[in-house]
Amino acid sequence: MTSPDRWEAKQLMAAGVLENENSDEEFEIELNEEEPAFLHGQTRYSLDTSPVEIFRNRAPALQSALIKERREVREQQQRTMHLAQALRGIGLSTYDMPEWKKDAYGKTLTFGQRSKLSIEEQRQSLPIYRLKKELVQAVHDNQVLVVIGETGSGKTTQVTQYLAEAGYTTKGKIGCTQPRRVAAMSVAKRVAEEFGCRLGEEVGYAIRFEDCSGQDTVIKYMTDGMLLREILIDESLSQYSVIMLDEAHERTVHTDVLFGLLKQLVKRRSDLRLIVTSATLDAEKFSGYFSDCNIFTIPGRTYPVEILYAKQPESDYLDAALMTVLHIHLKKPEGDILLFLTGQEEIDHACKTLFERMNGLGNNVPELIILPVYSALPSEMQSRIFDPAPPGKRKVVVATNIAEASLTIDGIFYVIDPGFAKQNVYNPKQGLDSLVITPISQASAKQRAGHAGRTGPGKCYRLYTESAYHNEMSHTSIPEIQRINLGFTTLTMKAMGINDLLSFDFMDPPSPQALISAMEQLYSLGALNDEGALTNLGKKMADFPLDPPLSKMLLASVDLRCSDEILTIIAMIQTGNIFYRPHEKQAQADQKRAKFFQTEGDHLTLLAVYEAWKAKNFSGPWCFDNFLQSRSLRRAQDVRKQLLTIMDRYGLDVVSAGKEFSKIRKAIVAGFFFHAARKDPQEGYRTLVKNQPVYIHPSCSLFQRQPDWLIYDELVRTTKEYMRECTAVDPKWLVELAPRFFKVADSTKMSKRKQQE
DNA sequence: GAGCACTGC
Repeated sequence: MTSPDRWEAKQLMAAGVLENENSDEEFEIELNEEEPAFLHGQTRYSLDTSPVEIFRNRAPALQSALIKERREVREQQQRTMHLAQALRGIGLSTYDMPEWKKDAYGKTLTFGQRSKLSIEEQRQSLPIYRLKKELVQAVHDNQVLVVIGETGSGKTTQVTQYLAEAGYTTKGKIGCTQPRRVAAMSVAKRVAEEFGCRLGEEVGYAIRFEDCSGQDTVIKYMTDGMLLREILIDESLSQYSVIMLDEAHERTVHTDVLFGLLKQLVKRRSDLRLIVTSATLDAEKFSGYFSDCNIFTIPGRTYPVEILYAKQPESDYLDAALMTVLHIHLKKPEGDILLFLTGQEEIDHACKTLFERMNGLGNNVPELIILPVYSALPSEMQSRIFDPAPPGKRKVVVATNIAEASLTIDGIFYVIDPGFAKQNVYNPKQGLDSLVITPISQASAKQRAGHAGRTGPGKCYRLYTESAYHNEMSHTSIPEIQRINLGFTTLTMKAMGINDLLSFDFMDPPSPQALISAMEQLYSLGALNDEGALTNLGKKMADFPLDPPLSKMLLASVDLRCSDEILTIIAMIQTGNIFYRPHEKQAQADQKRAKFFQTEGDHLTLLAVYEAWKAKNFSGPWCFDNFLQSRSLRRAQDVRKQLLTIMDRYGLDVVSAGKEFSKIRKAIVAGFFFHAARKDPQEGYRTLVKNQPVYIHPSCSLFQRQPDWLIYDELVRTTKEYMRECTAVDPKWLVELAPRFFKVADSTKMSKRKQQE
């Protein structure tokens, strides 16, 4: 017979709570130093040329100037904030918007005139139309063709249709990739209209969560990542007669991997045609990579843009940018303005200052419509970027580089480019993400300037010197494949049967160190065997669109019988930004967030949030009241659904752990054991793998509790090295669930840690 | 006691 007390204690034991509180001081763990056979002789951790270092070496003067400027911006911001708070009194109600924002988004702008030309007339007016015959001939004569299609040439919508007319669809589909979902969708919509069919019939698209194509589809637009998934299923892409890699100059990881795969594929399939579109700057390089293939140039429809440089370096680029806006607005002929800044904080501050300065000028000056644009804004607001200003008025769009890659924005005559941009760089040696402000590349600067020449001749104000442009800015941006964690890419490529990644023919190969650390991770997760080939587990993992630690966690949860909860946790982790924390109501937001906190940590906290949302029938207003981003939660719902479908397809059980939270925490350990950290007796934590000093992020639910052992999701460098998304664990689980990685320290020898003490 | 961009499967 079990007494109620003992039963409860047993439950708590099972949940790991008791064990954890009594965490054994003597418990020692060490790394299993045995390395897999396939890595013997490889240089481990010998290189350290992360992009951050490259950038630092390149422009030390620029870097220090930047830090100074950032500080000044921040100080200035704090000053204006105090003033604003004093003026505002008690504060805004929940539904209020600041004045300057209301000014931009509260009103309706009139829409620009739609074209009066018929669809056919519009098609014929495109620059590419005159070259139709030559283009079709070039594709006929060249198996691989690099196409330089300048802005406004019509390449994205027309090339596919010309090839369809020329009969390529009788042999298979014409596939065209885009780096962005929205682009794939909107281009397909336009082409269906021109083609005279309903979307999803002859012309369709496929993006994650949405397949709008069918049996009849012959022209298919899709995201580049989607085509990669298709290759995983059918490595010879037998359904396609033509593949067009559009916007290839953006160099997403997906496009870069497709480059290598398709370069091999065209050798095996002589009937397949490959078109790679490129910006003028990269054309030679692209052609060289594809065995010196021919280059076909489609002229754009652009007007000259006059470039004006700063005479001396600006000490405060933000203020210089605002002065330029006002100067243009008051002194220059009509035409809208586009200003590039690095982030939300900066943009909000700039818009507010502009609004205040315009107000200060009184009613005698013409009206200026100020539109902030960044990704955190709802998409309806973002799309306002395309609305032309009403006649006689001028608008200024203040945006991040979100606008750089966007399609045509009509009416822009002036571009202000201080230029810098934020980029995420990953350091594989430390497994660390950092967000660095870097100068943009010359290629980006050109693209930015290009916006000024779409409707008529324009001007681009570069707030850096001409010599800085030539000497301090790199030619092109560092391709994504050299900046990110390659876990997912490596797993996908292994699943495609590419065993030797180190000698794979990448256009710009990632560092061997980045590839090796990705493969080591896969090995320790059990996804690769001693020879470096994919195991059965690894094959299953590759079926999920998840980073390897997450797919491992999901598969482990099936055995641990807690997959229902883990599905939700993964979906929530993937979406990020669940908690909404506006600048002016931080305390209130923190209070609401703390209500969801679970003692075990953030993963279970996220689960609790989702469960609570579900209990409220996925209500939107409820999110608003609880300072949760309903957009992120809805996305988590989508991700969860997709993962569930895949689980279903493979007959994997979806089981709930009920109250046995330790099962859930064990599954987390099974995926993230190399992200284990132990409390440092002095301060903060140390990672088990590198003994690196790290700290719990203040937004974590464990920030107050500081358990002895924990697992984190990601390491982010801001002011310190912070662990985000933490969960307390029992150290014994590490050895139990990651035997390839950890072992209990040999008690006859003194551990390294003890020796240090 | 932080915050800081953008995609994609």
